[in-house]
Amino acid sequence: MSNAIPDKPALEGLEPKWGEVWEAQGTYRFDRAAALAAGPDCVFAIDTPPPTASGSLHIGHVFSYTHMDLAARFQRMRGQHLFYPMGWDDNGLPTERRVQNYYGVRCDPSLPYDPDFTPPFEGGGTGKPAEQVAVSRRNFIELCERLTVEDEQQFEDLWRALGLSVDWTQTYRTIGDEAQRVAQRAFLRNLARGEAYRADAPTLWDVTFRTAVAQAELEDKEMPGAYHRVSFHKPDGGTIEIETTRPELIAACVALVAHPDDERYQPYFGTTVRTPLFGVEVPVVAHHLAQQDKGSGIAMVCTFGDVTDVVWWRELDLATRPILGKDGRILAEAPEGIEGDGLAVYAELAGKTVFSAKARMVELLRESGDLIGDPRPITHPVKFFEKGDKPLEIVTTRQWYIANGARDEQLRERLLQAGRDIAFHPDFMRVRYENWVGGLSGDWLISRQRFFGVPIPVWYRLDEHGEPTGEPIVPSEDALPVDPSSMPAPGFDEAQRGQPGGFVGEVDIMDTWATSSLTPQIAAKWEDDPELFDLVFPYDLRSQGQDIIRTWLFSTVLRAELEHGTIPWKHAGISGFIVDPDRKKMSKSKGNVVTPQGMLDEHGSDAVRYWAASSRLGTDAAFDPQNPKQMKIGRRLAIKVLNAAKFVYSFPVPDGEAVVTDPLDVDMLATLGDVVRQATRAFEEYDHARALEVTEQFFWTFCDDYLELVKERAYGSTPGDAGDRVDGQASAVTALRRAVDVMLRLLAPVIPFATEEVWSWTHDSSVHRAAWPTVDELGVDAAPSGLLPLVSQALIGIRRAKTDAKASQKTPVAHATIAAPLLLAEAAADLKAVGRIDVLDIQQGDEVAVLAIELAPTPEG
RNA sequence: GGGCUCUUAGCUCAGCUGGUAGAGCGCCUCGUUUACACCGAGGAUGCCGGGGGUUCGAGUCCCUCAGGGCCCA
Repeated sequence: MSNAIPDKPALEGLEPKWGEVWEAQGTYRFDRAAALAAGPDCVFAIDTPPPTASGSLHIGHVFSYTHMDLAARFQRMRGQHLFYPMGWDDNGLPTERRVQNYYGVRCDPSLPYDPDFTPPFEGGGTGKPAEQVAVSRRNFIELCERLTVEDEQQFEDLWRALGLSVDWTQTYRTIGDEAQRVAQRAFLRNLARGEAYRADAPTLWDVTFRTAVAQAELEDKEMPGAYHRVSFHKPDGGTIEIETTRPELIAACVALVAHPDDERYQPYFGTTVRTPLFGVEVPVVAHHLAQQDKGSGIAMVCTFGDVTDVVWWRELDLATRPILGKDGRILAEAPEGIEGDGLAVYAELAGKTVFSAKARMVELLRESGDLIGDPRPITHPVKFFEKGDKPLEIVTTRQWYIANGARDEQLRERLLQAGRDIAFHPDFMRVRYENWVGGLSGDWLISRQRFFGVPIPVWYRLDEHGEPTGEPIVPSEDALPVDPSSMPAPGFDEAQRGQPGGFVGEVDIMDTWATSSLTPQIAAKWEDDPELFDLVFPYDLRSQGQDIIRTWLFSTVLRAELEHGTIPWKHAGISGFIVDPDRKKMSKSKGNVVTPQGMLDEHGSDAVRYWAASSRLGTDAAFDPQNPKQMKIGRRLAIKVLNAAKFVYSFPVPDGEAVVTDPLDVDMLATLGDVVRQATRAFEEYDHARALEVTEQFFWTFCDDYLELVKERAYGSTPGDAGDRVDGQASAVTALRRAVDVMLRLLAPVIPFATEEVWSWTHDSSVHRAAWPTVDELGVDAAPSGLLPLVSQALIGIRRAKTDAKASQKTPVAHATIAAPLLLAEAAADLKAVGRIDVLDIQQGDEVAVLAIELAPTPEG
């Protein structure tokens, strides 16, 4: 049954009220049977960003997820079957770090499982490593599971409050068994096709988290440093002076390099010099990446100080002389080449951190006279793990990689073609994808030396000496998911773990992106439910923020291309980000963070959604928490919708067939027809902001002018001055109700709560499953005649005359003369009624102008 | 250093394929009109970042410079 129209409609309470109804009625549920019957073309599938469960949702999430929901709601109303799941990215380092701090624990895989373990804190941890209790891997993972489940519930609550129309029966977790199965299956297939491989290579390494990290996770930070001018010794006794910011790595030096065109150093190419203090003989070589104008123009190459060192080392085939360990300290053993007195110097450094090794080296170089002058302070970009707080080091380790086109021209071209096959909204965002693909410098490193993640599903055979040998052992796909560190390799017994002739399990896990790059496959239950998969894949829309084009968007395209040879989705909607009033990216450190929940509580969900909807895709939105203008406007719109609709529904409903006959009513509907056309096209083009703008603009004209003009007639209180006034009341009310019905649906994607409330006053079903409005249903087969704007202008003229006279708008007018196109006469009666004009003369004229107006004498009072 | 993007009213932003500058907020004035005071009516406000070019005509197209932002080096 329809809801009663309240006396005082209000926005308060609509979110929980309708949230419960939608849930109870399954309004947003994916109707699989109907979708199957209708076929894939009638399915609209959305690949949703799984937010990091351990992070916090911020205003930018609300912004982008609302954009996604606008498209979803539009498509649903157009009759598409929505496959709109939601996932949580709960695996990975961010969760581990949060768990460490929250519970005050740290993982030590060598410890046994303690079934009765109670963490020292519940949300009160200090985050200081010294106060953390070491726990077994299994205990640690249990805590991760516990906390993410709690976090995810809060996320879901927020999304429901925001009114996202996702199907909550279709949720997934990137640490869940289904996701693990998909991730491991995809990996095994990559491995079988040779796209996944294991290699020893210089690897970017975070010494805090003790894990390898990938190119996509890098972040440059400007850091203070200092150039140290240091002498290298030529065989003839002379010196070559280099400048370096990392003198502590001199022991790792394997060459000096200068630009091939640099005349200063050309004579030395092919010769050797000896390193200071250590006396190691290293070649002087030429390479175009050496910068002539930087420092002294000649640099030392170490294994490895930065990524350029890696390039030189590889391309110039230099020696390997590593001195840094995975803990970020100088290795105990001196590398090959350091002998005699050099060993004593090295012993002074061994075990030191990079920081203290540098200090000691400077002292030693100063004593030996190899340091020229004082170090010269500079700031320079240093590579960091985006979640780390110490500079990355480069160490050589054995890691797993997935091919990404960096070393394969053909694959790269296929990925670029995939980018061209996807419709980016806005289009220019494709460039960021292309830049990223073009700039890849190595294959995708997916192994992480961490705990809470999807295990890499392989084991290694041990030879009779207990050394790993041969190809990795892989499980069969139907055994997935597997955990090689707790399950025996196929064909082996657990007792053979670590024994000669037995096996060992891979202990590394996959980077979280190696799983979340498969969200389309996970949500569609790839291989586990082929019918569903074929129905929804490839998806229609990927919606996300611009900041994760290089990670999530790229990696998803890559996995789909490798596994399916197709694009994962047809459209990519890219949201901008939120900037504060100073046009700076919003950040927590500014202290002006507004929690999304607080925002929803304060302004209401419709208002917040309006704010998001009024920004186009790809455009950054300014947000000032002190002055949230757009939200106030959105709130006003939602309230106005409630009130205007209530008003319209208060007019007596005419008996008999509803026919719109009055020219003004016809013109209003014809104008609305244009609005429907424009809004529909805008939504089709993922331009929700434009759809909202044209709809909203019409709505205010409807309220301020049309509704004012016809309300007397709609009450049935205008006697009328012509024969056609007999149906005037019926015409007005019919047109009013028809217009409201259409406008509610146009606005439903943006303000789902207010529109649903109003819709319920006259309908039994949800507006969100109603058909998107069409021009045909307006029943007006005409282009706008221009009557409505004409009357609006005339009305403004009358109002202005009254304002100028400082009179109330209610003041009667004895006589008014208006120049206007004669079309205006068609609405003369309405104009007279709203202006309280006794006698109205309309004279032919091109422009609307009030020629004369005579207010009736105001009664004393 | 390379790429992308933005620069229009005090503020936030529209201006689609070139044809006389728009909205909302804010501001000023007025109005207790039975939909709405979380209201209504009216009004003022622009070298459309600078310079050059194409064109009968340029916020709109081209070049260039400056500044902001983002991404990549």
